[in-house]
Amino acid sequence: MSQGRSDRPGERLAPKAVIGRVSLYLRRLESLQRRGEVTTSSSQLGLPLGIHDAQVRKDLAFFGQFGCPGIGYRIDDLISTLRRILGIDREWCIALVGLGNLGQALLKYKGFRGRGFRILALYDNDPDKIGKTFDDMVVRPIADLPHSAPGLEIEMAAVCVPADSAQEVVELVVAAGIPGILNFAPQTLIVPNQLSVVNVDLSIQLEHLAYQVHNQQVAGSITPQTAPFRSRRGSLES
Amino acid sequence: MSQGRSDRPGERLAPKAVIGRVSLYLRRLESLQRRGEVTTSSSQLGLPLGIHDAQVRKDLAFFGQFGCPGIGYRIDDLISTLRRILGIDREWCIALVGLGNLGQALLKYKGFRGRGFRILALYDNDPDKIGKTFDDMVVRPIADLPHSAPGLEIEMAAVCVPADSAQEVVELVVAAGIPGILNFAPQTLIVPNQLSVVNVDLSIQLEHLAYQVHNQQVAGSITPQTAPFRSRRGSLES
DNA sequence: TAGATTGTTAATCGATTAACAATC
DNA sequence: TAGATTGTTAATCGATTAACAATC
Repeated sequence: MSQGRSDRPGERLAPKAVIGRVSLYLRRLESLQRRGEVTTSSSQLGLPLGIHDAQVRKDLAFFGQFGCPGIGYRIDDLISTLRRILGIDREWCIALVGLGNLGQALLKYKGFRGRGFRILALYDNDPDKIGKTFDDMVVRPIADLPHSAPGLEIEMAAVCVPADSAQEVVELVVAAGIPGILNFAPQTLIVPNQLSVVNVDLSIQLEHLAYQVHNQQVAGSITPQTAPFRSRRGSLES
Repeated sequence: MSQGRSDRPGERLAPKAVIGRVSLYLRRLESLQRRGEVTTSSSQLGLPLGIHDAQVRKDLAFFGQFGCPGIGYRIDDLISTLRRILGIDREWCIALVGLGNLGQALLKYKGFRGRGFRILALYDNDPDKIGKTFDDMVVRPIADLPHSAPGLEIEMAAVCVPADSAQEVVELVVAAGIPGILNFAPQTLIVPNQLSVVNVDLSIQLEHLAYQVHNQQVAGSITPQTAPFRSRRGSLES
């Protein structure tokens, strides 16, 4: 199994929207696999996600041909192919920078580990936290990033510091040679182009929801038009 | 100041991408305001965000005319206009459903309150948590949502339960008459069309970052081509 | 006035959906 | 074979960028 840079060398990065959907396909495939299914089709894959079957095929076509006309897709094969495409067919070591409420929550959050993302180092600038142990890891000063991260083979930094120190953290992440940032700070980061950034901006998401509720319409969700909404009464009610 | 449903009655909802950028413009305007600026231009607004000036003007044009040719935009006026458009010119009451690690972190997170989002009720199904007090609020059973949420004028539910119970929570949120969900569960929700959903999916974001780093290219960030990257040494280093 | 900057139209670009021959 | 479903091309749709007359 190739561990090379890309599945299609020389070709350009897939659009953001395609990658987001590929993650959803993967999740759905895993759910079908748990149910014991062996093959699936583009419509079986997409419909419960609110995605047209043609869209599913187009998205997969970006990376190659994985299906069989008349049959569909072998679930096992497609799962391992998509994992390899996304780059999650291995472990990723993460440094957590900023141990405020959000940082501490991410540390406790179990969901990451199950998908191969492991937090291996902690950084903060609060003198009350430096040297203390969280989850069996000693908190280091943020300025120590360039010194300690390379030895731990850290490849991603989850930045959970306040907005006004986020840009300063970027400089240290760069100096540490870390190629990816998951930015939780509500701040647009300026980064050199060897660095990848994904922003997780809770305020923006909340404001988006406020806009939708304020204007009382649907967007970004599956509605009964696409997939029938059935009230399953009694399932949680006492 | 009108509190009506929409700024442009009868017209359709703005595209998701436009609303996301409007939130960014608002944040930038607030930063310019703190610096004491009085007016700004589409390029001053957009460039540090990596957004073309024409894009800024096009986005604003979706809602009306707010600028002055040759002059630009009055910062104070544009801030209050954008707040009204987004629907964040008032307080929003939120119910937090699910008090696991993520739920407890959101509860402690101070960032929301400053922007008018207040958590006013807590729900969980863990018998060890029901009846206990977090942050001066008593934890109620999730099935109690339809009974207690209406009296508290809850308009948003932040859903932080495990994926396999998320859909069940939706039914209770609907029964409670709550019009908006901020979904943190890694699960595509099926909702009736009077309900708005915004998904915050950390796994998908992490997988996206893995893909980018794995394929070592830039996307979704400002690079030195658009805005020069200057190393500001010494600012955090000891 | 000259320079700056808007709002808007037209041109470009990219993404989604429809359609269908090929194939199992 | 007949039915199902792919991969792909063409058609549609929407979003971004460029250009520029209008205006302060």
